[in-house]
Amino acid sequence: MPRTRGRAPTGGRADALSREIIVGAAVALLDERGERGLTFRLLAKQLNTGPGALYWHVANKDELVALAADQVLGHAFAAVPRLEEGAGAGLRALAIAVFDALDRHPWAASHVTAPATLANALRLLDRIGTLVARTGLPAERHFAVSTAISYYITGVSAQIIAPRSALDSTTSRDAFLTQTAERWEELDPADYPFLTRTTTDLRDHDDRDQFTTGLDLLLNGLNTTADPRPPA
Amino acid sequence: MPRTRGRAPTGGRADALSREIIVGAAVALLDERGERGLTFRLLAKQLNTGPGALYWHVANKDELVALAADQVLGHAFAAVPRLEEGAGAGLRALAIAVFDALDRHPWAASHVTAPATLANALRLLDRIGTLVARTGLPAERHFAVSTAISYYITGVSAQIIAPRSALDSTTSRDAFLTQTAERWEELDPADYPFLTRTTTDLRDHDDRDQFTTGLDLLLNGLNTTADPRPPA
DNA sequence: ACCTGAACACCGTTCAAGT
DNA sequence: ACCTGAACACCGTTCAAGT
Repeated sequence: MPRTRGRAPTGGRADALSREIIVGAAVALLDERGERGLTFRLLAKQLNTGPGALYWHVANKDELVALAADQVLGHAFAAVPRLEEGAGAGLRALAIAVFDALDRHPWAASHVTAPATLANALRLLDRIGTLVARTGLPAERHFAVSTAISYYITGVSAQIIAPRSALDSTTSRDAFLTQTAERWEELDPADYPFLTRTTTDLRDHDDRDQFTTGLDLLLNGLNTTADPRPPA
Repeated sequence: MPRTRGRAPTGGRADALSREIIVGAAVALLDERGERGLTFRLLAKQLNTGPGALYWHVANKDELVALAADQVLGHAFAAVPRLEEGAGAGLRALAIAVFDALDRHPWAASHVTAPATLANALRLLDRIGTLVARTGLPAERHFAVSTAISYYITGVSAQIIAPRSALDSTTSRDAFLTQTAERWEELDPADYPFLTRTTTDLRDHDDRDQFTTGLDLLLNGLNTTADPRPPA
């Protein structure tokens, strides 16, 4: 784990290289040009160095992208209050903060993975676990439930957000949905009874609402399990 | 959409090329050598042709991998009975069948995406929607709930399964979990109160149980919403 | 300890030319 | 209509050599 040394000389890139600097530049490049736009050559050029230099700080491209995604995940914590009234409300706020963070960096969504090994993924799971522990759930279920929630947050966010990073400005989201809706309309209602009558919902749906719908279902199920007799 | 013509000459690859043949060979190659082992050159060689030939049948590598993943998704339908007693049981069986199908082809998990455009993804969502429609849920919620379930199935499966395709036989799952557990143990309990006391759960957990835990939470929440007064 | 940049061993994709 | 295979324009990664 190398660290930045100090001082800033003059011209070009000032500081010495560091893992943080590299990851930061990678995030910027990914934001600008998408996953395929990130290249060791291009990244090196932007940092005024050669591609080989980067390999002293990161093992390979997979690690670099994973670190970049973890940095994006970290944005979520800034948006969420430290302590929340109830466990349910806290989990909901945390989940939505993660979704919003990934939504602003679509390339990152498919690269946050579990089980947690990177810094912010660790923080996230611990936060979830701590909130779950405040529920009435028996202790032996804490791990399974916490990871289930964590999987939902990152997995469903990836499903919802990742497709957006595929259609790079050539097609808009609206155009894509309209086109998909048309394909659904052309299906045989005998084979696809549900899809053929659901095309307007497809066209009009909001991604964030989709995320919270499933989230609330999940948290709802949590309450039921925690307290067998729901109030009134 | 070209189709296979007929007859089989002698020697080498017998039949004419077709999209189905190419996708089938791609699945085999992905199963054998993982995502990075799939190459147009290698695939072409196995089919006794040149790389350029493949481009007459598929647009590019992204499409090929998406088609391969969709074929794997199709395996799930073979494992699931046509009609299930209740909607809840049907959804559960369907979800687990998808998980198991993806579990046998880990590379595929991260490539099944929504909203559905490919054949088996369409079938899956329609099946889910049809089952959801049998619930007591108001019709205007069918789309949101169905896609939420669909997102859960594919998204959480991907989270759970995809990491496995990263550690290619060099490290076993057990070794990886043990190593991760050790990292958790070294964390400061003041910063990570949950993780530091949950390492044995991490080591002992079963992936499939993890999937069903969240699934049951979700379906549980569904029942609560569908019928405000749960029986007894 | 950290950086350089040429070189290696590949890729996906295109396209003129064939049948 | 479908296939061939050489060629183009890249990649990630390594590594001897520098400071």
